[in-house]
Amino acid sequence: MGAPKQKWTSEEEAALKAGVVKHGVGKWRTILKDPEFSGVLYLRSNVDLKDKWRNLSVMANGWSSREKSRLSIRRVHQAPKHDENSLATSPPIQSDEDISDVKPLQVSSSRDVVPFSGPKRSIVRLDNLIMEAITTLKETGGSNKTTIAAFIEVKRRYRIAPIPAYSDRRRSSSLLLTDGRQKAPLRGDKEETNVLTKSQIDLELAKIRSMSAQEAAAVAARAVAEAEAAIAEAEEAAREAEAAEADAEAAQAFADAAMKTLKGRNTPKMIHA
DNA sequence: GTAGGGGTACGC
DNA sequence: GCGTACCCCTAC
Repeated sequence: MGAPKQKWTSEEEAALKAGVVKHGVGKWRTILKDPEFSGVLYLRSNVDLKDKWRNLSVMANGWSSREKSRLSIRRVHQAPKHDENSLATSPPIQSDEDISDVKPLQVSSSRDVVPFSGPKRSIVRLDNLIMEAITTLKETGGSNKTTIAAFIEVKRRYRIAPIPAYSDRRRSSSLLLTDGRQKAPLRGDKEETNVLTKSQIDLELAKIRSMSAQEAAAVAARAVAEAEAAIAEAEEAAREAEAAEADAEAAQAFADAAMKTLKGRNTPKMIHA
């Protein structure tokens, strides 16, 4: 074709996922109209967003190549990666497209990947939160796994910073430019990558209240996963544990608050431990 | 406006 | 040559 095949950058990818998380899948035009995402995705059209999301979803479900001609040839080919950046959270999810068994979710696997057994400090509590979040997901009819995976990935990229409607365009792009694995040195400058403040948590919770039950559950599951990952990072980086630990605690605080809000709102029927 | 299908260029 | 990623076209 005439177009030189403009490859999707990790920044655009993150913006897309963040947009889906924010507005929901299928609302490509809304995502494109968002002042924050439009700064990154201004080159893309709604069709591009849809197409890219399709590719991501296909890969997340385990189908590596397109089954255009294939009928029912199931292969256990694990989707490797797309471009330079490959998140460490390899999606082990290989179930169907919708809700059927939300057990092998990403949150449980991310902990397994960690070489260490994990700190015994708060894992137990987080595990409980995970179970509740998953249960809520199942009770509410389930949410798109791709959305949840995106949520986890987005939050890992954005670190702990929430996704409000920035008035300044591309403010968070500087954070995204770094590799997904190697995060920016968060010990030197705590001015940008600060931990969650009280107001920030409140802002996130306010958004959760406006969400539906399944969306809120996805948020909670994501928050738990992030808290778990952050704690694991804190354990891994011992010398820089101070900053990472603060990050972990902030994530944990958010996860806890999210679950509390979710439970306080409208819980259809959750098996409260 | 969105979803699905198809074609093609690129990388291995 | 195969698999993947991106773009274009068409139908709903």
